Order: sequence, then structure tokens, then C-alpha cells
Amino acid sequence: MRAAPTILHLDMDAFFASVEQASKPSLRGKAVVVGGLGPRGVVATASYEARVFGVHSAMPMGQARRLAPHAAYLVPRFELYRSISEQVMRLLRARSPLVEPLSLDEAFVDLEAGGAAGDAESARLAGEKLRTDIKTVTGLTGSVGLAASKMLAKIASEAAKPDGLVLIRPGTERAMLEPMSVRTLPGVGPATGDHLRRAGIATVGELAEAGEDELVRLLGKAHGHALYAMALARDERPVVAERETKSVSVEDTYDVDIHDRVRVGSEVRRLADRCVRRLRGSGLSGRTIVLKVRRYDFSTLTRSETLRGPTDDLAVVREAAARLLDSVDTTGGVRLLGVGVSGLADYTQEDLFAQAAGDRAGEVAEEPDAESAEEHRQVPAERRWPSGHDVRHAEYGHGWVQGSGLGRVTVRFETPYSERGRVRTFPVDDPDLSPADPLPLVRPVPRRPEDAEPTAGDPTTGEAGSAPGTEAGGPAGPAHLATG
DNA sequence: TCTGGGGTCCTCCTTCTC
DNA sequence: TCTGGAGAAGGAGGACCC
Repeated sequence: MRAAPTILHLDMDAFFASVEQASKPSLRGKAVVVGGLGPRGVVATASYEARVFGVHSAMPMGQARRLAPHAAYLVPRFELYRSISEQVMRLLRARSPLVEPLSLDEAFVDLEAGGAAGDAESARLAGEKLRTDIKTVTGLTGSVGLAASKMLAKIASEAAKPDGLVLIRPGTERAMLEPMSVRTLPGVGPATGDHLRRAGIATVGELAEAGEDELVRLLGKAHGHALYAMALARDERPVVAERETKSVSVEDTYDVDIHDRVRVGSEVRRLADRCVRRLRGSGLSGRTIVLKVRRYDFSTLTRSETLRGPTDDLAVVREAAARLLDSVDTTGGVRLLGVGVSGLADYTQEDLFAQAAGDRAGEVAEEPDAESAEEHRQVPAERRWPSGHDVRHAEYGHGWVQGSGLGRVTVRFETPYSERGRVRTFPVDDPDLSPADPLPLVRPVPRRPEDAEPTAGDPTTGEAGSAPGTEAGGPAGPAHLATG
């Protein structure tokens, strides 16, 4: 392990919910829950105000609504979160070439590789400067952990939440870890935690005392060795900037279990299409096709088939998925279906036509087919006007959907830079109302005096410019955030 | 109460090949 | 020619992470 705390872990605070609060003045300081709003949705992120009521990630949405009935419930806007994540990652890469993103809102940075820090004090300064820059560029807060290893930096950032910085000085790690719950360590989830508890091991100190052999006996070779090392605060994993994708998959949970075998087949074809589109979008192909089926009782089955060579051919993937489906009993209904491809390569073996019996199913459909076009006409208002999404009204300007149903949609007219806005209700088919792109969270710097002071209802709002404090250079607002 | 979506990694078992 | 063992590869399931 290195001698100085030069591994930085950044964790944005309640990221999705904070983005929504930043873009919607009326939600600031309020309980906000982002997640799937369907009958089988779960919480993706809850704001700190919502966490007070016991709402947390991965909780079923129904339970969250019972705990916090007055919270704002919004569907995720991944495109927006991705664009803000890119701004943050640019700030990190300006500090070091070794940045390892873990998700949209988390990353490790090797400060030593960037020459940004060689000792504790310079690491702390770099961490504080990073937090300030993130606030300036995105308007959001992030928590920073600094330590001599990835595991400890992550534990430190967790301790720093929200909106803080914690540095673990080398030499103090074991004393700090000893009283902590085993669940603090990465890789110890509910199952392993229970397993260890039944063996009388609850803290990291007890984990270290148990000894390596005992942990291997309890948890298996890989997990046992890894956990013992972590209990002794040993973690030599380097920060890895580039990670190879190992698999690509898509899956859907249905609001109501599907019983009709024909419908199950058509859903599997649709998922295969989406999977192949994603595969091709990444310039990849794969050898192993995986079908996932979650049945009515939540039991999950996977079936896989490995081809002779990698493919990104829609017909091949569709047919393999259909063959796999043939081997699964769906009596009783299915709640989830998924199709995935693993064993990835960045080339395609063309000689696979023999595996695609019969004629080609054709290219991946770019246009919705007649069936889905009909479905589109029938989508309920809640899906045509998803809660939280931005809209524009010809008369009232920019706003967001506060709710919809019964043929009506309620819009609050406000922007990230306006005061709390007013609410108005329209028929769902109001021709003056249209979906809109999100606005940058931080007010763009006006290029001319007459561009200044965008307000709610001002259709010129949101012209992208350069935000102050952007270290990586270029405009802070990604292109798609610019609205016209 | 009633459990998403997209991933990674590990373990155990079976089959195949040498 | 038969057989057994070792190792690789495939397949299924589980745990975990964000």
C-alpha cells in the first residue's frame, strides 16, 4: 500500500435527486424520490429530505409512498444525469490520467499519477478544490474520500457524506476499521453479512481475528482471501482507467405478469432487437446468448447458448433466444424477461449463416412497427408526460410535468434559475404543450447583455454558454442541453 | 411489503478433449 | 483399444454493486 493518501473517491450526494432539485426550484429542501413509478418500480435515489422518512435506494416504490406520501415522485432522466456526469468526469480527468468511473455518480482518481498530490496535505487541498469546482460547474455537491487504497477511500467518502471530505491517514486504518460492521467492506452484502453473523463475526476486527483459513472455509477461496486482506486494511487494487465491457444485456419487468406464450415470444424478440442495437452501437459482437426469465414467484432462470463465433446478427440472436425460451417453462406467468450477449469481441465472424436457420429476420428495426405504433397511441398520459420531465408551452414557456392522468397534465413553470414557479393544468393533447430538453443546472454565462436574465416562461432560456470554473475547457453545458 | 436495470465476479457441476 | 485423470469450456445460479 502506498505511503500517502493519494487515492481519491468521489461520490456525488444523492445524485439523481440532487439534479432534480437543482433543476426544479420548487423541490429544493423537499423530499424527492426518483425511480420507477409503475406498480413494480423501486427507488433509484432518495434526497436526504426523503431519507429522513426511511426511504432508501432499492426500496419498492409502494413502500416509499407509504413512508413519505408527500414527497415528489419522479422518473429518472438518464440522459440529463449522463451529461452532468460527463462534466464531473472531465473535472476529474483534468487532475489525473488515471480516473476509474464506477457509475454515473462515482469514480476513483489516482492523484499521484496526475502529480496532483504526493502527501496528505496536498491531497486534501486537491480534494477540496475538486469539490469547489464541481459545485461551480454543476451546482451540485459531492463527497470526497482520500486514503492510500481504493477500499479505504470509498469508506472515507461514505463517512464524508453529505457534502464533506474525509482523509484517512496511513497507519490509522486498522484501528479505524476494527469496530466497523463487516457490511462496511465492499463485497459484503446481505447474504455474506448473514453468513458471517451466524458464524459469530459482526465487525471487521472479528473478521481479522477469525483468520484467513476460517474465512476461506466459510466463504470460499476468492471471497475468503479477499475479505481477510481487506479486514487487515490491505488493498492493492490499482485505479484502472479503461475497463473492457464483458456483456451487454437488456431486460424488462412487466407491470402485470405475462401468461400468453405467444406474447412472451414476441417480447423476447423485441428484447433481442434492443440488445443487438446496443451491441452494434458499441461496435461489439458476442458468442454467448443469454435468456433471463423471472417467473411469477420471483424465481429467476437463465439459459445460455454459446455459438461457434461472435455475432451481432439480429436473426442469429433472435433465434438463439427463441431456442432458449423453448427450454423454459413459463406456466404461471413471467414478470421479467431479459436477453443478453457475453463473450464479447470487437469483430464479427461472418460464417454464422448456418446458425440462423431460415430466412433473415432482417436488420434491427429503426422505426416502430405497426404494433408498437398502435401501442404508442394507447399509452396512458403518465407515460406520455412522465413526471419530472421538461416541457414547453407556447404561452407560458419552460416547465416540468408535476403529474398527469385522467386526460390532464399538470405543469409547473419554472427553470433552474427562476423562483419557484406557478402550476397550471392542461388537457393531455393540448397542441401548445410539447416535450422539451432539460436546461443546464448552472445559469449559462450570457454572451450579450440582452441574453441575460432568463426567467420561467422565457422561451430563450437555456442557450448554452461557457460556465465559469470549467477546468477541462470548452462549454460546461453539453450540446444536447442547449435548447432552442 | 413485495422486490428495477445493467453490469461483474465467483462457485459448482457437467461435458469434452487430450 | 480401453480407461482414468487433469484441465478447459460451457452452463446455471447466486451475490454484489450502483
